[in-house]
Amino acid sequence: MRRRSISIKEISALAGVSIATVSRVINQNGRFSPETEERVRKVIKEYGYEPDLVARSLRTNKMQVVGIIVPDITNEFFARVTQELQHNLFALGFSAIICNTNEEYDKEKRYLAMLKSQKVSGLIYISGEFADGKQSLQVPTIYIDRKPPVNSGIQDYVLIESDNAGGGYEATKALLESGCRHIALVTYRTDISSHGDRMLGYKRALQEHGIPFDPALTVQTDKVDMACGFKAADTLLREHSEIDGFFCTADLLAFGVRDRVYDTSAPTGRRLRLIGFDDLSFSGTKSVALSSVRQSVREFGQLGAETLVAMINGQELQQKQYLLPVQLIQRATS
Amino acid sequence: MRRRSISIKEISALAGVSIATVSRVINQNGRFSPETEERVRKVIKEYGYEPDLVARSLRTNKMQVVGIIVPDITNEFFARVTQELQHNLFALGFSAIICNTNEEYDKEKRYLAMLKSQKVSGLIYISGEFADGKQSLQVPTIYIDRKPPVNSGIQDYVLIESDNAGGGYEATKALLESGCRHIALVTYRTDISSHGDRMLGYKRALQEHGIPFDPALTVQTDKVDMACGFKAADTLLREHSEIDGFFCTADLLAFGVRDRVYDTSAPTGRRLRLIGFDDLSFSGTKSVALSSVRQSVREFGQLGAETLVAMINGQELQQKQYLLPVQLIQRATS
DNA sequence: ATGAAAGCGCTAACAA
DNA sequence: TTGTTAGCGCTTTCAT
Repeated sequence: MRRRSISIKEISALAGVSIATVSRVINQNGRFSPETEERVRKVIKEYGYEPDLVARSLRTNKMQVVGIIVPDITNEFFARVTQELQHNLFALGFSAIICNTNEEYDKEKRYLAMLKSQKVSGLIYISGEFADGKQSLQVPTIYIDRKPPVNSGIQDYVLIESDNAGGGYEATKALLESGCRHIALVTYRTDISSHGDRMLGYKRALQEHGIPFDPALTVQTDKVDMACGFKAADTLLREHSEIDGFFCTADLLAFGVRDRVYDTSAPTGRRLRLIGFDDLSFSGTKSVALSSVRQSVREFGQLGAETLVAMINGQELQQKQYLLPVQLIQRATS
Repeated sequence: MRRRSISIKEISALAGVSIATVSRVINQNGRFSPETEERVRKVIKEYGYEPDLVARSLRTNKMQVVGIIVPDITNEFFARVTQELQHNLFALGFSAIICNTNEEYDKEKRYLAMLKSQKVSGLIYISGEFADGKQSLQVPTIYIDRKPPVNSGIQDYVLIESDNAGGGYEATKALLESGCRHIALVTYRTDISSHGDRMLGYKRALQEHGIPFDPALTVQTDKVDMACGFKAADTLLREHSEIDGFFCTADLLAFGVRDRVYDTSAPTGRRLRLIGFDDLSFSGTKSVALSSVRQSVREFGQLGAETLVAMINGQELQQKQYLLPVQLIQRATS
């Protein structure tokens, strides 16, 4: 039989004190003499005692666990954000249950129910699509990458996002300055704020350069993957021979576009410029060399973890919304 | 104040039965009359009662949670395996705590301690590097993708892996049959069984075609990323002009190699063939078109989840080791 | 078929 | 400064 691990009760007996005292030493609250503390610590160390987080949680009604809702962990951008978050949360004493919703409402609901009965202390939505306010757990929650949907009725939320509009603006401006006059936009659903804001930046850059926004040059995809980017580019190039550049609101879309452009540009010699968003690791390779807008993934992770834990600990937040700077990385495609 | 969610006690009062009876109905054990069951179920549904998993776990000494140890979640292959595992575990009533070790021993140890005090019911190692037998929790454990290290002393383990040797063999054979005679091997550490076995397949194919294995044509990288692949190819091409093909034990390495080859082949016109392993989504794009060995990610996830849960439930395993078939996908690079 | 009650390991009043 | 004690919500004997 597996030996049960040692409990606070046994420790207290071994140290010749009450369990309350041991608890106080462990949690550093209440009063106790230095001698008592030392004695208790010694026994704890000697027997390798580790507090039972589950039992503690039953009392406090909270686990040292947070839930992370992410739409697609196989998207490198989300994987990196998740990784950073988890790393920082762990350092702060929390573990993370990562929930991959695959953008399905039903799955998100079921995950939320699970997280609730799991008694998580907090919740992080990375680019959540639904974030239904009524369904959501009554725990500290932060949003990363995109604003909660307006119809959710969520107010006064904590949000960490990139300067998406700024990124879209910089990318488009760079294309314009390198001579493009007919820039197509390939974007994921623009009701998703991160993508919508990037489009706003695109429009603003056009306007500043005296170029009217042509809705016919915009394609909205219903997924963020290469196949959708490819299809969008195919449609656009087929119908609009004047296109001389692309701004894509995600690198994954840009890869698809690049794939399609690669086909045409060789035979016709047409030069098409292209800029994406996210700066995935593939974008940096010589054979892809995709220009892209880089986001501060590190900051997302650090700020996100620290903010959430502060909220869990009941601290006042000095700031509820963050707009992190982005950086345009120019490569061969622009 | 946040309203505490309803407990089994309140349900029992509402249904006019004892809490024991409610517990029996919920867990479908013990005896109870159909009428009682119906009454209890009705109240449960009406009040939206959800059992408190934490409290249950305090009694049973096990959470409905499993830990997944993964070296690098930003590697698409691992992300996909993790995603599939989580999906299937969830369907079986378990949630997963995903622990990204970044191949660091210390981090793995700390994660294991955390998982232990979290009272996880099981553990999945995806390509674990250390998996220290003494450190490990005394819970059902399975290994995916690679065998536990020999020095860990772990015996009689449950393992789900691809037919790595077969894959290496098929890839190399394809290169040979398309005319290559001097095939370089770029591999991650060969003491990692998945990579070591792929090398074995490579050697066997060479041997069958009467080509002696030349150690000088092999480079072992210390990470699985594009930069390492690039560097390896650079060294090899610089020193061995006879090379006419590459087999890489990971697509990420192959992308790096491709990047380097792309440089040379254009000016010199040298035709270099290339095959990777994993079939990442980028490999399928037109502009990369990397030939690769595809693994059954789906099977990993399904088999892994089912097997682990069976072990947790104390069932006898009909099979402890699985060798899943792989499939060579030929594209432009071969 | 059902209920009463013990207790999982811990925290937090309340006493002393 | 330290101890006693009452639960947190649940499962599980042991009675009835």
